[in-house]
This record gives sequence, C-alpha cells and structure tokens, in this order.
Amino acid sequence: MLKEETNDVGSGAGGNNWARVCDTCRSAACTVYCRADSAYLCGGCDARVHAANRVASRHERVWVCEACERAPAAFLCKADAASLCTTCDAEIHSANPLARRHQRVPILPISGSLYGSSATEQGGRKMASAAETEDGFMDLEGDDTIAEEDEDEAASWLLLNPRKNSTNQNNGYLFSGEVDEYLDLVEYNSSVENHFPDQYNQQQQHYSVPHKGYAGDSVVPVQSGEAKDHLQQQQHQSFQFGLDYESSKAAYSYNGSISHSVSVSSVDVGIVPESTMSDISISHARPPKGTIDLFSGPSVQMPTQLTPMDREARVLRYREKKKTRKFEKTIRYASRKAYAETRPRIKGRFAKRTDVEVEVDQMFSTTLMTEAGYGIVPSF
DNA sequence: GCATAAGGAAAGGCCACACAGAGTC
DNA sequence: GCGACTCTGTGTGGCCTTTCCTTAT
Repeated sequence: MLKEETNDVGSGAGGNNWARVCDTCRSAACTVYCRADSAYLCGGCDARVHAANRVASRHERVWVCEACERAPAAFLCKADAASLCTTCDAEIHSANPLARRHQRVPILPISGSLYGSSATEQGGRKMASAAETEDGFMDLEGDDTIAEEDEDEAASWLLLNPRKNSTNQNNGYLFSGEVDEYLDLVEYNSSVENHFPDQYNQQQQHYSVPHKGYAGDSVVPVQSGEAKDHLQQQQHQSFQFGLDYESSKAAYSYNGSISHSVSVSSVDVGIVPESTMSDISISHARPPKGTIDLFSGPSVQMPTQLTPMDREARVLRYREKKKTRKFEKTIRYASRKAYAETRPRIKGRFAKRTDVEVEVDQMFSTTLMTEAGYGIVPSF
C-alpha cells in the first residue's frame, strides 16, 4: 500500500496537475484515501461506502494532499493550514527559508464519519467548513474556538467587501465586490504560477495582454477583459457549487478546478493591479488579538448577522487566501526598478544626484541624440 | 526547571526621483 | 470632447535598526 502511495506521490506532486479521480465513481475528484480499501474516494462515495456498516465506518482515512491531490496527506502545515503529502511537503517547504520554518505535524488517520451527522445537507454532503479542525477533519468536540477564530480572521478579510453585487449574484456565497474579486484573481494567479508553470504559460498566451505599448512602466501586463470575465465566471461557478463539500474541496484546493481556469499574469513579475493595492492593505489590516474589538463598532462595514452559509463562505474564502498567500515581492514597474538600481545610494538610502552626475547624464543623452539621429527625452 | 545572554533571522524604515493619474484650464 | 499643463501620491532597492525567536549557559 505504501509502495503504491509513494509511486503516486512521485508522479503526482508537481508532475501531474490533475486531481486523481474517485476509484469508485470515476467521475469526481477524490478527497480522501482509505487505507483499508487502498482506494481514493470522493466525498460522496466515501460517505456512502463507509456508512454502509460499522466495520466500514472504522476504516482509517486521510485527506488527499491539497497540493497535488494525488497522494494521501502525511503532514499538516500549520502556517499554510494545508494537508500535504510527503513529496509536496518537501517541495513546498524547501522553497525558501521562511517556508522551512513552517511548523508541520504528522496527520493522524481517522475513522467514522468525516462529514458529521448532517451529511445530507447541501446536496448530500456537508461542505468543509469552520467545523473542521486545522487538519481538515471534523473536530467532534471543542471545535467552536477554532472555528470562531477562523471566522474572525476570515471576517477581517472580507470587511470591506461591498455587497453591491448581491443583486446580481444573490446566492449569498459569491465574492461580493469587484475589488476583492480582483484581489482573489491576483492571489490565485500566484498560486497558479507556482504550481502550474506549463499550463499557466500556455493559458497566459490566451489571456495575457501587455498593459501598454509604452516601454516604460508598461512591462506589467494586466488581464484583458476577456480574461477577467472568464475568470469571474469560473469563480462564480466554483462558488456556486462550492457549498457542496466535494466541489468546495476542488474549488479551494491548491490546484483544483478553479486553478486550472486562472491564467493571467506577467512572466517574471507578479501583477498587482494598482487599484487593488490600497484595498489589499485595508482588507488585511487587523488589530492583534486582545486589543479592542473595532470590528463590532458601527463604522465597520460588517454584517451584524451572518447566516450559516455566509459564515461558511467566509471561512472557506479565508482559508483559501491563507493557502495562497504569496510573500515574495511583486514588481509592478520594471522601469522604476531599473531607475532604482542605477540611482546613487548612501548606506543603502537613495541619495541626491550630484551636479557632476547630472551633467554626465545630460552629455550622455546629448551624445545619443546626435548619434542616433533622434531625440531622447533626458531623464534628469 | 527557570532565568539570562548571545546569536541569528525577519521585518520595517529611510532616502530621491520618475512616473501615473487626477484635476484644472 | 480633447489636449496641455500642474500637482500629488506611489513605487523602487540597499542598508541599517529594531524586534522576535532559538540556542546555549
């Protein structure tokens, strides 16, 4: 059994971008691996098979790796709140020193019902939600604290989401604001760029367009309207189905269906649409725990009452964002980068150009102008 | 087991200036 | 409506300082 797992991991982590399908129904993406049956099962088949009798319900199962979706998860990364197989764990957490510091704990298999007693709701299965523990399993006791913490943090991510689109997308579970959708797009893009270089590059050819023809700060492309519409459509679809447990797993996993559909970015630098920058900082701003709860104040755009669906959607969205956080610096304007690199410094700080340097630059510009036969606007 | 010191890593601030974008005429 | 112009805020990299965490005593 373990041999098979190892082989699968080897081919799955990073090498195969498609989630393993359920061994039973052969149609849905698998979400759990049953060691007793040596079978990968989707949420529906798992619930059906292991609810058949008491013996079956004792089968030990583990979630499938959220990164490759092809191997049983072996470790839980607390920093990423992600269950990962050994290979993905090694890959992801050897990427940089920061990642190496992530605290990971082995995932213990569980038996019984993964989806709680109300497994029939929402199309037969209960979605993965705030009731899950950090490792993604249902916590039968004492899960309220964790869920509330997640909800609190999730709420902070959504504070400024205007509900202006509620009339158009009034299912209550969609991204509510244009801005936040854009933010999501950027983050998903980062995820895609990291995990699907091939597909990402191919699809980029379809949807990525240069920001401007001008060669200055224009190196940072933005998504075309077609791409954005396409993405929004995909996201909306994913969220509409996302309340179903199985679909939500696919939609929110590292490289689930939604990731396959996202395909906009530059090649060397990440895109951050300028209009979103302030929103990013605002939406992430959050007072530390233990401070005065400003979120309950009247000035904050926070719904006073959340339906269970809203709550679940918030937590889900927060978890997904948490997984796809990207800490690498994003260069938006390559020309500014070039200027900064050539700019004189004193102890690392930018320094004023001396008159001599200005004169040299002017002479250089003049020389170029005469030699090239056309004018160049002097920079300094 | 607890307290303190030392070392390392990470985070954040600072600086000048070209540029984007809003506003005005 | 369109172009020209002014003004303001933003983004950029390298070094330094501060803060936090781990390890040793």
